[in-house]
Amino acid sequence: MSTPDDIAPDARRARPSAAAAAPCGPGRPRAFDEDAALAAALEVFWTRGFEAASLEELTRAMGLSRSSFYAWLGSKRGALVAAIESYARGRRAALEQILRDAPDARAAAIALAEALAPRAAQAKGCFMVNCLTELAPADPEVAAIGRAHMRALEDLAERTLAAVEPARARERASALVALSLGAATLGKAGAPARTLRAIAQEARRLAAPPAAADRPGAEAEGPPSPSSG
Amino acid sequence: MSTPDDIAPDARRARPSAAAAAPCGPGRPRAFDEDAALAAALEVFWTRGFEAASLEELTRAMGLSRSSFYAWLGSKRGALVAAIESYARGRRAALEQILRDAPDARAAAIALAEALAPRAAQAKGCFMVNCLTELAPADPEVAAIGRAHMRALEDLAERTLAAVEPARARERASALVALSLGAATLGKAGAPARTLRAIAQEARRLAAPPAAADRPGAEAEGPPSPSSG
DNA sequence: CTCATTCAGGACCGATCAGTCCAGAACGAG
DNA sequence: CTCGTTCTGGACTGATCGGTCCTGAATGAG
Repeated sequence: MSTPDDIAPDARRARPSAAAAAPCGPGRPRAFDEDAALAAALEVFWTRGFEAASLEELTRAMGLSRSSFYAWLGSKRGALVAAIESYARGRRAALEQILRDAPDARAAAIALAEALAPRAAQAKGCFMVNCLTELAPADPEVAAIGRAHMRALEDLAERTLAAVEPARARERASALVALSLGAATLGKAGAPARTLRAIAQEARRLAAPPAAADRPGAEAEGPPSPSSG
Repeated sequence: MSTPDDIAPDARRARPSAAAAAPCGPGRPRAFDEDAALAAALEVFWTRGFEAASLEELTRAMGLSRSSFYAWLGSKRGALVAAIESYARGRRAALEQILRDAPDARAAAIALAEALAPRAAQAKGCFMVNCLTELAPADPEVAAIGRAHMRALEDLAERTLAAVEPARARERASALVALSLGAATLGKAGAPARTLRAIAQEARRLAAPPAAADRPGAEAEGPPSPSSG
């Protein structure tokens, strides 16, 4: 929003995966699968980082020539933004699917915690974390996309967690997201499995606090303050 | 360890801050303050990242010529490693000081949580998170340093937390560290203050669980109108 | 058919980068 | 004093990078 027009050299088809991209009049049609190419770009950016990913690597992985690459995405950074958005969409869809599949609210909360916390602890880390760490301070648009994604995750988590235990649902949701981001960083550093397991356990506990018998006095009593709006 | 000799062209004074570095016989002595130069390098790496930090920037900030830089540190990567180690040392020393200054165990736990969680939420992020995200997958030595640092933090936190509430002390310590790393990433993305406050609150709760009498239920965190307070 | 579009592949450009090297000056130990 | 060391500053190298441009072939719409 703050810098709407300093880029976008060719905005006519800036939304690659919105539809099958049929602006077309005559002419040879697109010969490559845009979603697959984007997924390949995502993979390269994910494993190598933005700066370290060269055009050579990108175009080779995506299976298209430099010409097609620039005609489609405009710049390396344009490719990254498209990859980020594709990633964020897919990730949120997967989480929502997990929640839909859960038999009840408590199972949903636990499934969410398990989908967030340990999944991020792979060697590649969390793609969004990588992008934010590398680029957010210098690229407001990337920062804004990341912020919106995190916000959406928090909202999703808040709704899910509140259905089980309303107390401090927003705070617990924020903490759950932060926990998963931290686990991603630790996983990237090669932290021992024990640490990652411990984090996953606390995440589960945060998402669905054990019944009052197990945890005396934490949230069962006291004035029920529905402060969260 | 895996690549012991492909760098380190001049290992004689590879430990800059170990002592005042007096290997010397005759000759002109070091004219710059090594710790100050290292701190300047740290600042550059922190704000710009490793790849984006150029030799020009580094040597200018450190106040020494290219020749001195290479004679001292061997390479850009050598400077980063030295900066990381300096950072890790300083950070742990600061945390231990905070713990020493706390009047009792509970205050220590709370101080630890507050020193970890929100401190990391600056625009620069946490230096260790930045380094791990950018370099750990491709640089085993950096990954190892980061792993050792995280391990030390977890140990410190475990001891501190166990003194207040022994239950699941290790797990809570790991989660506290992960929470602070996640907060750093969120802070770098420009997450709203409310989110960061929520994370800090949950970190405090994790570090020193509210006693049933001490903290009845969900305590209201933020005053609704901060301007009046 | 023609025409508009996309394809591949590669040459090319200007910039930037880490790292090397040199020349000459400053400085302290012996 | 001399000698060994470190200092500055800049020139230089070899490579890589993102991005542009061109040629020539492929392909579908009208």
